[in-house]
Amino acid sequence: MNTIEENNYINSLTDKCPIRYTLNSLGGKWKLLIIWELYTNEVMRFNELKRSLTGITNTMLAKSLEELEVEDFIQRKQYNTMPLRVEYRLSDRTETLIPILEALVSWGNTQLEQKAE
Amino acid sequence: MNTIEENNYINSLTDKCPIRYTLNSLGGKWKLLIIWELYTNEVMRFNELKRSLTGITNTMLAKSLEELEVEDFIQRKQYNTMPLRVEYRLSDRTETLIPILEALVSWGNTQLEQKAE
DNA sequence: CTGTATCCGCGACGATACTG
DNA sequence: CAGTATCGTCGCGGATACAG
Repeated sequence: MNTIEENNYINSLTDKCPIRYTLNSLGGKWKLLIIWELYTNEVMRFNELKRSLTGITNTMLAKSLEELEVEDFIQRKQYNTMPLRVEYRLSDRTETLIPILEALVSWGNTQLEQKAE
Repeated sequence: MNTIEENNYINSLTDKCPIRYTLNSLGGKWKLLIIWELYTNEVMRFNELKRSLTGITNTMLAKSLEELEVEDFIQRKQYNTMPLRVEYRLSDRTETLIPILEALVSWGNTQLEQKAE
């Protein structure tokens, strides 16, 4: 381990392995939750998201939104009214992800029910 | 934020929200990869997994396997031969997860292809 | 061969104050 | 309202040596 060549190889796996790729772009504590919120609510503003995502901070919400926008999972629309108004919604690209997320939510709910027994 | 009541509430979301629950039990860098390896190879030994999961360390593999076993995602079978032999395989519980993982892998591959163009 | 024990860096994540 | 700026912390993940 630890030579430059080996590290490069490990990093390059993100561009080869679909699971590593997905974990890399959608992993972390908040991104899937944000996408799910935007899926169920269609269009949301910054503070609206913040209220929905219990426990998230300004910093993490802004950072997550920015990364999701750069990777084209969501779209940001800014209206220069006063006060400022910014709307977030899912990009087209994300639609292909929704069935998987729905399956995941369904699976998670089943697990939670069985745990409750 | 930061009162005990609020923190308890946030933690309790893991027992309510299917996404938080899933992230909590299967999040992190290695668990999905381990499950995928065991799915494609059926039965694997410790060092076999280590060789397959490029970049993983003893510590992380052991820790991930232990947590996955505690939550009954995988099963561990030990043969007290000399040298020691331990086999890992998926638990029945994990079968319901496989279609989702397959969808995820397929989705990730599509994204990687489009990126390559 | 299959792990533990130990130690540790670093980056994810968070709290708070402040700005256009 | 929609964020930045700043600073702090905490634990995930890693490196290495060693054990049964």
